[in-house]
Amino acid sequence: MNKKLRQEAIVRIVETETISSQKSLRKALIEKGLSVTQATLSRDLKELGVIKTVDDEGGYKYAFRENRRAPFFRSCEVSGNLLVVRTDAGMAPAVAYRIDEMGLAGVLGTVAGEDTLLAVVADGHDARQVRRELGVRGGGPGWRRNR
Amino acid sequence: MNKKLRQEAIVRIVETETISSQKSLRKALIEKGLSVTQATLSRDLKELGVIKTVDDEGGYKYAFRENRRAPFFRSCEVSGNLLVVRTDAGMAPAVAYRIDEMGLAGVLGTVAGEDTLLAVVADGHDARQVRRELGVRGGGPGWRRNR
DNA sequence: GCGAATTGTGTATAAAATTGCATTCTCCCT
DNA sequence: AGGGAGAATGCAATTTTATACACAATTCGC
Repeated sequence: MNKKLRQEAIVRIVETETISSQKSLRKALIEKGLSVTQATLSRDLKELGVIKTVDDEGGYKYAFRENRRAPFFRSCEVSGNLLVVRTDAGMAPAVAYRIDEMGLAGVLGTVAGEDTLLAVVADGHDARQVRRELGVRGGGPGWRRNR
Repeated sequence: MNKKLRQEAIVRIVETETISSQKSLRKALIEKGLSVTQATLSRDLKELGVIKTVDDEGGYKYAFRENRRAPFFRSCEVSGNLLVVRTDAGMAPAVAYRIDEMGLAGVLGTVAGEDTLLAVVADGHDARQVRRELGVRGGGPGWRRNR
């Protein structure tokens, strides 16, 4: 699906252009050949953490909410009974610590390298379920903490 | 004219309550005896730099655009030529990494423990100045970036 | 104090954003 | 392959936010 592609395009547009409505963002995307409805944009922007801010000239403009994404987290994939979590360089231990701290059922332990960590899921538990409990939404800059 | 009064009330409400629409903000104000229309709120919020953000639980919430606390960061104090930075458990190395990455003039290096890190400031530099450059504002639950 | 300019506000309405629902698409699992 | 769960999306309706316009209030020069 083009969600990933589309959201990447949104990121680029929001970072480089001054966009102040979902309608005009939609237009920009369509020019790039990405057809999408405004409703989907509303959802995308929420998911990406793009907010409408007020700029210096007193106009509205979309921008990324700063520091919103759990820092350092990049992606999380499942392989067998393992979760493979990628992070920003050097951040794997910190993220591993956080995961340990969450005390998720079924996580036997974590091993962190430099920018990757493995979380080992116990037999009888579902790694994908654990992944969901981590709040990971399809690789994207998602990672919401479970309250 | 009570614009000032009203905006102060708005600040207080936005800081302390979870408000996600101008309508409900209006209600809160009316309860405080401040009668105002939604249109005026739209203008006030723009003027105050209050924006609608997405919170951890995936809902919308008003917030000030400048106050973004860097996650994991707790406090930062100066002692002599040292900055003593406290972080959430396990996060000190990650925060240290970030500080290194910023390449602040005068920071010789950092040493991180578990939830505390030290940043060593070179002779001839002012640790308090460095602290300011980190964007820390008065010890409080601060650490905002200035822009 | 007096008029002019500026600022503040309400009303009505336009514009923009969000959401419920139905449908389609994607993976996994068996 | 077939089935099913969850994700993604469009459409339509609703809710929320912004603004054009008109008028009242305030400020500022004299």
